[in-house]
Amino acid sequence: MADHAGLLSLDELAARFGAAARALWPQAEPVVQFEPARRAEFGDVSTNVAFGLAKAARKKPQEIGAEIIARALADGGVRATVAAATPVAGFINVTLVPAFWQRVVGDALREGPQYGRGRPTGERISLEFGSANPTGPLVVVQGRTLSIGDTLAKAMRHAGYDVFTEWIINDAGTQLEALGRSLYARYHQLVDPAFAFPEDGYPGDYLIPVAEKLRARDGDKWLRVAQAEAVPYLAAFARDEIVAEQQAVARRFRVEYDLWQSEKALHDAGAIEQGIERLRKLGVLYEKDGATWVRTTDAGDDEDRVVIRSDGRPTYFANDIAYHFEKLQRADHVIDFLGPDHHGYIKRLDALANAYARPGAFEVILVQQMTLKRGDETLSMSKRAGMLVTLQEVIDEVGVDAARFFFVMLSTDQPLTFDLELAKKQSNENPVFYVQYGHARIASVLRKARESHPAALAAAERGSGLGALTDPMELALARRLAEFGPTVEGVARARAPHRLTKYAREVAGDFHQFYDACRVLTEDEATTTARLGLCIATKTVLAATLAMCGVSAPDAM
RNA sequence: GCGGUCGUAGCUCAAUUGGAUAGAGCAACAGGCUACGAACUUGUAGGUUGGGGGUUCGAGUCCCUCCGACCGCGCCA
Repeated sequence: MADHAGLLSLDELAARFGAAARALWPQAEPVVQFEPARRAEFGDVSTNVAFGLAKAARKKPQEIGAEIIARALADGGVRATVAAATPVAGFINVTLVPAFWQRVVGDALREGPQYGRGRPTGERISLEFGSANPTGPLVVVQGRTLSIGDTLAKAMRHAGYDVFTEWIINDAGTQLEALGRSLYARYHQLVDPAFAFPEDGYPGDYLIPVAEKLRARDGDKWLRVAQAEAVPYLAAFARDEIVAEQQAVARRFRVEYDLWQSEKALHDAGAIEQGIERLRKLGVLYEKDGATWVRTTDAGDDEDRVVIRSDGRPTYFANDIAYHFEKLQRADHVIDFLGPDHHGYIKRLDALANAYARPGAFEVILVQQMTLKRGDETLSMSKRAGMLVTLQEVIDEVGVDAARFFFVMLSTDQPLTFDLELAKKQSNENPVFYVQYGHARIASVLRKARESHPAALAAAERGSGLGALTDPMELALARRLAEFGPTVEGVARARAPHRLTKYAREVAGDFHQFYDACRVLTEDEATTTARLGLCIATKTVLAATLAMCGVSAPDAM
C-alpha cells in the first residue's frame, strides 16, 4: 500500500481553503467547493469562490485568489496534497499530487461495487414511474419512463437515499368494463367469428390469446352467461393476465418494482372515503352545486377541483388523493413521473402537500413526449386504434442494452423522436457499444494478464504498486474515476439520469486513450502492476455505471 | 384566449443549476495497427445558443417581449 500520510480528501481540501478564505474575510462567510476543471490546462480542480468575495473585499477576484492560496498553503496538509495552485482569471486552479489520484484507484479497488456510495441521507423517497392502464401490453413509449425511473432509483440508492419504487395499476376506472366486454367478444369469436366487437373496445390482437386461455380454463361456460353478468369476471381475468404480462416485460427490460399497487385494492379498503374525510377535517373541502370541491387554487391552480361528483361518485382526483396519502406513509418525499399532458397535476399535488402540512413533499418529474417514426412515417400510438408498437417488439428488435442506454441518454425535458428504422440500422452507432467495448477490452487484457503476468495481476487486485501511476494519461483516467461518486450524487440531486450515460462515455473514452498511449502488459513488473490496478478499477466503475443504466457489461463481444 | 414545456454545430444531444475560449457523438475530410481486441485512436472543419431588449463583475441558463413547435385548460381517466 502506498503511503498517504498527510494527504487530504477533496472535501478536506475545500474545507482548508474555506478556512483560509474565512480567516481573511470572515464577514462574507465564504464556502469553497471544488469542481473538476473544465480544461486540462486549468489543472485538476478549481473553485470560483473569489468571485463571491470581490464585493466584500473590494478587490479583484484575481488578487483574492492569490491571497487565499497563500494562506491555505500555510497548512501542512494542503502542501502535502497540492502540487500547484494558481489564480487565473479569478478562479483558483489546483493541481493535485499524483498520490492523490493513486489513492483514488486504490479506493476503487478496495471498495469495488460500493465505490462512490454516498452516506445514508436518512431520507425515504417514493418513486412512481411507468404506471399504465391494465388494458394492453406495455408500449415503446413506456420504455423511456421505465428506463429513466429505474436508473434514477438506482442512482439515488447509491447516493444514499432510501428509495421505494412503485407502479400503480389503474384498474378502478371504467376502462376495465370496456376491457371485460372486449374479452367477452374475443371469447365468443373463438366459436363465432362474426360475433360483434364493441366499438369502444380494445381491438388489438393481444386479447385473443387471453380468450383462448380463458376457454382452456372454463370451457364454454361464458358462452351461456349474459354479457352484463360476465363482464366483471372477464375484466378481472383480463386484468390479471395483462398485468402479469406487463410485469414480465418490465422484468425483461431489467426493471423491478418494490410494489405493484392496485387502485381497486385501495378502493376496496376504503382509502378513498378516508382520504376525503381527512381533507374535510383539514378544512380544504367545500360543497358547491351538489359536488365536493378541493380548494386547489390556494396552491396556484387555475380553478378548484371536484373530488365527489353531484351524483356521489368520486372523481379520478379522489383516487389520486388516496394513493398519494398512502405513499406519504412510507416516504418523506414522493416523486411521480408524468407525461407532459399531465403537467396540470402539479398544482393539485402542491395543494395536497400544503393541506397535509408537508409542503413540497410531492414532486413531479415531467418526461417530455415521445413520438414514434419508422423512416419518414409517423406512427400512431393509440391503443384504441389498435396499432401499437410494444416494448417487447423494441426489445426484440434493438435489444435491452441499446434501448435502455438510448432512453436514458436524453434529458427528461427533451422531447424524443424514436425512429425504429434508425434504432435498428444504427445499433452499431449507438454509444452503448463504445462503452461496452471498453469494458470488454479491459476484460481481455485481464484474461491475458492471468497467463503472462499472474504475480502482477495478483498484486494489482490487492491494490499494490499504484505509486507507479504517473503518466498524464494514467492520471487523467484516475481523475475521471474519482468523478463517479459526485456524478451519481448529482444525478440523484438534479434528477438527471442522463448524466450517467454521458459519464460512462467519458470513462470509456479516457480508457481508450490511456490504452492507446500506455501499454499495460510490459516487461517492467512495477509498471504492469500499476496499470493492471488502474484497469481493474476502471472496469469496476464502468460496470457500476452500466448497471445503474440497466445495461450489461460484457467481458467479450 | 389563458397556462405549461421546449428551441444550442448539417443531424442527435451535453453544458455540474449564474462562471473561464458553449462541448461530445454521428455524418464530412486528412492521418495512425509485424506487441495487450482498429467496435479503437490523432487531427481539421462546423455556432449571432430562434430574434430583440433588460438584470450584473459574468447570461445558453434569470426577467420582459416577439417568432416557432408540442402539450394542457371536464362533475373524463
